[in-house]
Amino acid sequence: MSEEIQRRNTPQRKVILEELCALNSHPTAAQLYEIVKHRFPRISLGTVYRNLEVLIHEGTIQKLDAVSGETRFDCNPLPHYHVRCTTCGAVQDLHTITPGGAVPQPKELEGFLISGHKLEYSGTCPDCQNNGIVPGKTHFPTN
Amino acid sequence: MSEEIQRRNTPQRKVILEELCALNSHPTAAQLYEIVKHRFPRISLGTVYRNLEVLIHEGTIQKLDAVSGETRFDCNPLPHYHVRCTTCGAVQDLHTITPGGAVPQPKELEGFLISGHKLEYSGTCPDCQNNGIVPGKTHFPTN
DNA sequence: CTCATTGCAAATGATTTGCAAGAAA
DNA sequence: TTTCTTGCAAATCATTTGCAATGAG
Repeated sequence: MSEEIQRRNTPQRKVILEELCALNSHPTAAQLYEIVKHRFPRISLGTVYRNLEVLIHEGTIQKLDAVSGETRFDCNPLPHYHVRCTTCGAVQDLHTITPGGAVPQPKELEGFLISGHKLEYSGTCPDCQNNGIVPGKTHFPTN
Repeated sequence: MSEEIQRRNTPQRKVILEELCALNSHPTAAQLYEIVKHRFPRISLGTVYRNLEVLIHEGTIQKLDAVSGETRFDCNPLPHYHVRCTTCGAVQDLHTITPGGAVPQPKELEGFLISGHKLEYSGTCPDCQNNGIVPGKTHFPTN
């Protein structure tokens, strides 16, 4: 059905991943771009977006849902949870709450004053299951 | 500090809320706009966006995080969880999993074939707590 | 050589905003 | 009246894309 594209190991891609992993702040593409520019002055924002997409596709990193228009990227592709500041937008990994446990509703978590939480499952809906679409198989541009 | 604006009860606002609540599909602003247009042919997309913002601000509805660029709106402002289809993007309320319980990792939920889940807490980060900002108090344009 | 990838600029698409006219209270 | 709201159009902002040039394998 779909041929896997032959990926090349470009210095841009390497640096983007390195800088993302050096951070624990789950930056936006634009923030990461500013940082990568220090090492790669001529790199473009488009290249950053394209490489983040490639890294997501190969399962190296993950993308967090956009709150107030900004998508954030996480260099850890494994399932884990987050806290987000409703004031400044900062996003941080949670170490005390991990998949498999209960959902506590604490007043405080890793220094954050907690006001709420969101839990969202993802999967394939009944309609899409009946359309012969491979579950979990999402489209990815081959070019 | 901030005066609450005096809100008016416009027919547009009423219809937008009515149609949102008549749906259980958590529509995007554009989808809701198409529906509301049947009753209000001259309404504009901007009016839909502005009213959704007002309704969120007064706590009548809530906004879901944007996945693939589309923010969705939920006429139920109370905490509850969702399932999202990774294929068609449909979002549905979860009735079987509710706040306070454990986080199960089932293969199937309300007909959806489950592949993953996301849990995200929100609150005020340590830095913002030290800036004298009222927790949970977010900016809202007064006009 | 090949063709994936880049930089650049233009194009999209969602959401926001300025403004003058309209309408709740 | 007062001033919140609307419709419309233009503006913004994040993200994507077309394309010719570049460079990894």
